Amino acid sequence: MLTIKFIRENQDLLVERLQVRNLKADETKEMLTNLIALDDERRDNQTQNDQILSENNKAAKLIGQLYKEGKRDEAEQLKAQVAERKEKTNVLQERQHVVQQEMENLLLNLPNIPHPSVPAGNTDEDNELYKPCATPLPVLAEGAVPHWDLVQKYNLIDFELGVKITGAGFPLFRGKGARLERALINMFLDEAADAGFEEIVPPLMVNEASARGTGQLPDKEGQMYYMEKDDLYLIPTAEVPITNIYRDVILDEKDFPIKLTGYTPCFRREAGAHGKDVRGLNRVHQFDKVEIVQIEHPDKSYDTLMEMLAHVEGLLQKLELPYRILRLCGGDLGFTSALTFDFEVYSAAQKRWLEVSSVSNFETFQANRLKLRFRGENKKMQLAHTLNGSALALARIVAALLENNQTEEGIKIPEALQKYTGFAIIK
RNA sequence: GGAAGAGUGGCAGAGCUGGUUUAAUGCACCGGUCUUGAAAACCGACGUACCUUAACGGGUACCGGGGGUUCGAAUCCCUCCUCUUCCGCCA
Repeated sequence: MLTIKFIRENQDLLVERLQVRNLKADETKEMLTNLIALDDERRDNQTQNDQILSENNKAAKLIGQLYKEGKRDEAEQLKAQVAERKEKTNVLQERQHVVQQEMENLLLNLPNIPHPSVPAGNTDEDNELYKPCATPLPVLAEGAVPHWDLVQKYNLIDFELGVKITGAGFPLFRGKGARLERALINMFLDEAADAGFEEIVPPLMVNEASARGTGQLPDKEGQMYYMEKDDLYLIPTAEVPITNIYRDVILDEKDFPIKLTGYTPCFRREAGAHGKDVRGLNRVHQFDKVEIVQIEHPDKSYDTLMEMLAHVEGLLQKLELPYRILRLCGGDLGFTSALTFDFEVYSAAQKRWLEVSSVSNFETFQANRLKLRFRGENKKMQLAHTLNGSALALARIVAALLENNQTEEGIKIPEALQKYTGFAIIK
């Protein structure tokens, strides 16, 4: 959420930059005009209301004094005046609630400003190829098959059992498949720890305030599993509980950078389409992910974003997977993000790129909702910047590993992963 | 799930028979005096948000959240949340 102060001071910039997200200039302008008119009214209401309250506060004290002095009549007179003014404040306050609610609704519908480097565009096809794949794309031998066949052949994942136990999109890992999953989690966590991230095991359910803090509510409500009886949401990513550690927190400048990591299962309702794009592990309701989160000083957040990019890149290199990096265009950029890089690995058997990581800088957008601030130089309160990235999302990594490394003898495990799996090949 | 008690500023802790409390006091933090330096001592400043002002400053709200009673609420009432202790259930 952008602050009203920022919006007031940067109207032209907003109108211009939001066009990158395909928002029409005149519509944005109209919305901002409405918003500012509401804010004007809010200020006016506040000024009037405060003044009346001030008068009443003074009167209340005086009444107390008059009673002590036995001047009942004077006191009664004052009381009548107070009652009259109180009606006025009641009206003002009621109106103020309405105004603030309307402002809130408008503000919640205003997405983050894209970073200047974000290209215009509508869909994922307009994303900029930031870093092409450095290695030639693997070509598999005749008879190579997609991972949904491989997991059956080697008894690694049982999708049918998942359906039996829960429903579609809840894969059941077993044997070496389960071991591979756990190996990847351990490797990613160790790598994050080596890079200075503190490991967190967070709750997997969050309350409404947390879901709101990172921006899942209200815009992505339908994506989350919700437990009505307890008013809790299953996390769609570790970003939510981990970033919310710092909700309503005032940091000191020297606390930066805050680097956190955590492995959690992620739950997504994904009301999306069905078909071959979503077969197997390509899109599931529950998957494992190691997330990295950073909270940074605004001056340093883009350097930090690049560091995070390098960290994810290192993981993919260790796994010897062919990858490329995309800079998301305005149309594909998440509502809360200022700049996002997606990592995709090439699935040789499916002959397509699979998204395995998304690394974003939210600047102050989340921090404003979270009330995550710090005292900078001259002791002034400022909003911090928040960033996060997947490092990495497991399901699709497993899919690519299985497909790309299939040979006649079996599936070869990349060397860096072997100390975690305890085996070098799946036969 | 049941019963009892409690939630006050960074921490500790008073106020809780409603009105000099504009929340005492101590500690911590910050600035200063003293000192070669430090400690001690002393002095001062010490929350967040919003409104207002060119600025100095002034005002309003906030004592777990929300609502109510009253001229006036940290203090009384209702409700929700959290914590502690005891009981029940349980990996």
